[in-house]
Amino acid sequence: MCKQAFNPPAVRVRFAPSPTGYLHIGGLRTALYGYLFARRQGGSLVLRIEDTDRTRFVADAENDIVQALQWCGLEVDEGPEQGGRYGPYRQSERQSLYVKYAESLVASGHAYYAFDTPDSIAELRKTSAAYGIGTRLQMDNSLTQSSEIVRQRLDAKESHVIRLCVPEHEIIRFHDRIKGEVKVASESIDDQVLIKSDGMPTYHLANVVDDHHMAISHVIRGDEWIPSTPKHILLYQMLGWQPPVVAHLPLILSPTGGKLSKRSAERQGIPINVRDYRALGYEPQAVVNFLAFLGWNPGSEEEVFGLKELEQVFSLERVGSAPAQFDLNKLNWFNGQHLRRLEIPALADRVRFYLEKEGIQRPDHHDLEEVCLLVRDRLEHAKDVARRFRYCFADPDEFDPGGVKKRWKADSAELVQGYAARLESIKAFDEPTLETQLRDLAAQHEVGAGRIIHPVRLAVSGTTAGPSLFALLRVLGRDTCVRRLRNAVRILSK
RNA sequence: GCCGCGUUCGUCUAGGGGUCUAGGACGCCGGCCUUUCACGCCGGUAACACGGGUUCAAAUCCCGUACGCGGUACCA
Repeated sequence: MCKQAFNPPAVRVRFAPSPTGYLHIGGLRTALYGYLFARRQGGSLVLRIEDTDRTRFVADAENDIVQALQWCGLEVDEGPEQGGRYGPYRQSERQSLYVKYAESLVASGHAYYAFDTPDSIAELRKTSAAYGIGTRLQMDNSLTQSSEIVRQRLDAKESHVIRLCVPEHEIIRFHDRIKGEVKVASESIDDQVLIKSDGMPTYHLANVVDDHHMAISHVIRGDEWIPSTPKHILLYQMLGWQPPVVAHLPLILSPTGGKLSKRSAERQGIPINVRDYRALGYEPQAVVNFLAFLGWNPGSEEEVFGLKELEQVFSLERVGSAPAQFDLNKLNWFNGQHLRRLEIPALADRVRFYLEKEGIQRPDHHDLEEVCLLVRDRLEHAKDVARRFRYCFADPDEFDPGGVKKRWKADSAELVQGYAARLESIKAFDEPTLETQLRDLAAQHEVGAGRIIHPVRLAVSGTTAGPSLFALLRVLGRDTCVRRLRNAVRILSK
């Protein structure tokens, strides 16, 4: 009979950055976890721009955030760009909403007008206490002034703010999906400003009003918000709203343990903005994979996951509660892993970009995809191709001195010369032929094959390390090989 | 200072009272493969912060201490 299903409220997660700068790598992780959770639950991800601080507003920050999410493949369901039925999605465009609720809180006695000057507040803080339960009655506000006076001052447009009236003797508690039960005494909470004197809401009010109005079911954000969550809980109670589920992610620390600030990160060679990773040529999937594992794990021993795969296995239950240190080494490893997962044409695309950047002219007969196939297992970054394997596209302009010392022997010139001659005359320029010719030459001179292989590699690449020699020669092509061999003989035999 | 959160190899972590002489990954070191370098494979190095409880039994539960981090704005 009672077969009708109870429909749980839709999962709606928001990512709510403030456009005060480019998207930070830690911010991306917050977005990622929100995205993964939403996808896994069949819910949606909402992007909300929290631009209530006009003094710190950065014009192109919003665009940077959007670009960064896109680069990583994190699709936003609702936001300033795609719209949605809960818009607008910029807080600066929803201002009237906040003021309305702030005033209703004043009316219900949960908030009050305060006229204190910055100086008088500074004075208050000198004597230690905060503006709150213990001190509000000694300040200049609607609790200490008659309603008539307050009315007059308001009408006269006197500068003021609206403050939350924190109740006394209350233990505020909430359940955090990651941290568990958290409780705080109301005495330790300030009478937070809700509406600033410029009429804009503070984060606390705006966030609560918007999460409610946008039907947000889960608030997933950084650990640094835990201390303000009780303020939000209070607001939900006063407004008579159901608070969303909250989950606070542990912070990302710098490799030395401190906060991963711009300063500390850059000192340690860690890019701080998502756009930097992009510019440096990191694979978005690798960044995502690395970030996902900074504080979360699937519970199995697999570690290499693409975004789509992460969507299948992510859960908040497996997010740890301890902060994690950023490890560039591991990111690089993930990068190599994901680079190798790429289809060759996709890899070639990445590489092409760096070739251009390094000013390398690609000779026509060199098939870039062949080169990619050749060097792929030796890559950690796409740009390695343009650097370590530059010789795949341009004749080496120097020979590694250590390599020369070790591999270029008295008979090298003669052998390399001989091999060059053979390369000129063979009909098929394929690996088996290249190899038989070399071994045959070695036998003829009664030396080991290595006696020729090493000098040839050195001559052709300028270095002693690289892919399988015969495959390399094949990819380079006959003319290039012969030219380089002869050139090397000329230079190294002096 | 006050409030809060945290603490397993150098790093990311598994672990939810006995199966932990603590498992995996990165890094590092050795070996195999091999024409080199990688890849791959095999092996090694290395950790339960400390002190008290609770329990037959604690890395796992409780309480302290230490340390780290965060918050303490008309910033988010």
